[in-house]
Amino acid sequence: MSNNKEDAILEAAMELFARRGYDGTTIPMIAEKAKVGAGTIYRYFENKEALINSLFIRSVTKFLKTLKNQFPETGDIRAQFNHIFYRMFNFAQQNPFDLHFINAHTGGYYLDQASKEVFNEFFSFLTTIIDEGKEQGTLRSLPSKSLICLVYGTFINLFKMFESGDLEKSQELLKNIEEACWDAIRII
Amino acid sequence: MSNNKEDAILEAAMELFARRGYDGTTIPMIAEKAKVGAGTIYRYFENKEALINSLFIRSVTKFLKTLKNQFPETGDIRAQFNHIFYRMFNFAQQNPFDLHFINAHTGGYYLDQASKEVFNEFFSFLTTIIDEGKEQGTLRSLPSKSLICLVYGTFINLFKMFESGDLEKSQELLKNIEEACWDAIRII
Amino acid sequence: MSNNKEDAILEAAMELFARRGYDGTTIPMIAEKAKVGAGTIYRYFENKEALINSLFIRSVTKFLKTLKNQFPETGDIRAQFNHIFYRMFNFAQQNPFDLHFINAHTGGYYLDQASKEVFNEFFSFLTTIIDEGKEQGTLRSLPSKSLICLVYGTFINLFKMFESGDLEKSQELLKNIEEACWDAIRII
Amino acid sequence: MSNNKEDAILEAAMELFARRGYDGTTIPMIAEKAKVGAGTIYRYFENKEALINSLFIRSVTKFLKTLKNQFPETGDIRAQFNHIFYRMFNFAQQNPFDLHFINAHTGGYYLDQASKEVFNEFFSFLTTIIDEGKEQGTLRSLPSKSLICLVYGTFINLFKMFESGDLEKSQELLKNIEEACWDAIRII
DNA sequence: GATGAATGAGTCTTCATTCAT
DNA sequence: GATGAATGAAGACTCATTCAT
Repeated sequence: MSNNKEDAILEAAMELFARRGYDGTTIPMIAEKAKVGAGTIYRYFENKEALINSLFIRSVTKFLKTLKNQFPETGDIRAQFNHIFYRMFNFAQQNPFDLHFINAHTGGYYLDQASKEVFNEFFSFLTTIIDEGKEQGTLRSLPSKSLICLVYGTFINLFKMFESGDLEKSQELLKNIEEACWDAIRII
Repeated sequence: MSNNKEDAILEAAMELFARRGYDGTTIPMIAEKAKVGAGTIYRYFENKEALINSLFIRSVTKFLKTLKNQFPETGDIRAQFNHIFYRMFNFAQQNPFDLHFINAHTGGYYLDQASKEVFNEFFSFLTTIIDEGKEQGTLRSLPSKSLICLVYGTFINLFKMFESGDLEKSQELLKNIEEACWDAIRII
Repeated sequence: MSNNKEDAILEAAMELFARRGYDGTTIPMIAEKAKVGAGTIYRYFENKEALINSLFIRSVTKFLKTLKNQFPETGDIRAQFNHIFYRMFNFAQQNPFDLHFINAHTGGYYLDQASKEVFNEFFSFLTTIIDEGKEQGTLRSLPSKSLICLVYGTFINLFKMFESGDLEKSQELLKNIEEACWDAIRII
Repeated sequence: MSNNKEDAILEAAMELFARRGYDGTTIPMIAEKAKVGAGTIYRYFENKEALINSLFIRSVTKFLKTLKNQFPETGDIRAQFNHIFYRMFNFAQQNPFDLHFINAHTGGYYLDQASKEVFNEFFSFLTTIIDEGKEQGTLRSLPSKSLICLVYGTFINLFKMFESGDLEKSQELLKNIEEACWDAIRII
């Protein structure tokens, strides 16, 4: 179905961009890692910028899909928060490069409109949930974006620490952090 | 007094590195922004790497100094948290590039030992406070680093939103977020 | 067959290095003369130093090969000297840049171990012949290296004059110089 | 009498040019070695090229003066040759950098007309002596320049070997080489 | 006169991109 | 489609030269 070479390129590029950043990653590096000729990359992507944008959209989309999968539409905001929280960490665990990648490149000067829109879509999904929780009177009456920061900001920071080895991940810890985040956003 | 050209270089480099990253920022870019010949940069800094390390240390040191200034040594953890929280935002407001810069480059492969040590010093300062709060039985019994994430991660994310204009800063909002963060780390 | 671009680069570099020295020759100069992009040079040679070493080894090897070709192994030192002498001038005539090049760069700080070894090999060849001649009692009992100077030093100086046009080469002159050199090294 | 700074510059430049060549020697290098500001060099010499030409002329002139000093005008060509030969080696011994310098830069693309003329003057001095010797019937009837090569070429090559340590200088050796050179140019 | 800070042209080298095979 | 040789623009950095002090 999907193209072999293209996938090899995307996979190689993902890891390299995540690790070395946009300007620190060269086309020859990607070509070598993907075991393709440098010229081949240009068959699949117009240029380096198109490649990273393609990856960014792919990753954010995958992330969003993971969060949406089996999302409890019941209206129970506590259960929804729990779902989102664990899905985020599961995604991070199973797709460390994607998460790294999203995190490192969000806001990058090379991202095009499409990438920004996809990221906004991801953000909207979170906002919608939060908004509902506020209407229900469960969550604090603060701008939804600020409540997202309390969760997403914490998550990103925590993930970095897990990755760098500064902090050890455990089921117990996740459970406690989940509660702490919940306490940060709910009305106490 | 302080050197004119050197300051111009540092200021220009700070902004560019913050915005475009290490590899995305070129010496000619810095020179142009600083209104200085490209060669002049090398009179003040051995090379590009020395320049960014110099900036990193300067910024983290300034940040740490701000947090420590008038820090309430009373042992009242609630007051200490409050102090740190507002100092962080004041610093961010008054030195937006420094904060951006610290955040974007922490962990960068081009940072030398001295830079890493200064950052650790900054981190230790936070850890010490947290540790004390845990001993007092006020803060949750979680790894200090994870508690830092709850505050620092939130802060960074929030600051980004203020900067990008996605969220409007207000005294009221800060007060509420401060409480939310406090609820996230204290034992309820 | 042999590579077109690589040969063009080698040829251009040879002439420029011979004329302007290592530091006085720039990569763009070589590229322009070779009618090649500057970057192309780096496909064939790791860097400028590798390029000049490659040339040095090539030239010395070619020179040595010329001297050894049809060398009279008869033990007749007079014939051997005659052979060497004319071979040197023939080589110089047919490969003026190589000779210039060898002469200008022998002892250069940029020469690597391999280059030095090849030059020593060349020198050893001459020394061996001289040593034999001394054992036979034909040549003066002086250090072989000093006898080499009498011939090689003269040769280099003479060649320079031929090249600069200060002196006109003729078969008659060569014959006489050959005799003069022979008189300089043989026991009279 | 002569200027202090200027002398320091000349001395420093001499050694550096001799050792590292024209393009391998930088103005800052010279300034540092001479313990002067880089700008000061431009008070005494119009530019780098003027500096090396000034040095070249100085060295060749000194060399020529040494050869002419106490030159036996008797017409005894043997004595004259002996004089020249030993003066050359004495000069080399006492002014190793000058000799190195002359040798390394003769023919350099940066030499101006004046330098070339001074070198020619030096050469003419030798030619005149040789010419006389030929007229007397003592020296071989070969172009004077070729006879000079037999002596000067040998000398330069020998001096290089002495300097590099490949060959040990001794009074005995000099005496023998002098005779060998004489045998090379005289009619036997 | 002397200095050295400042400069920008020029160095080596890399790399995104093209294109003939 | 796939390749990788070729290119030249651009990057980090150096250095001859100038000029304000």
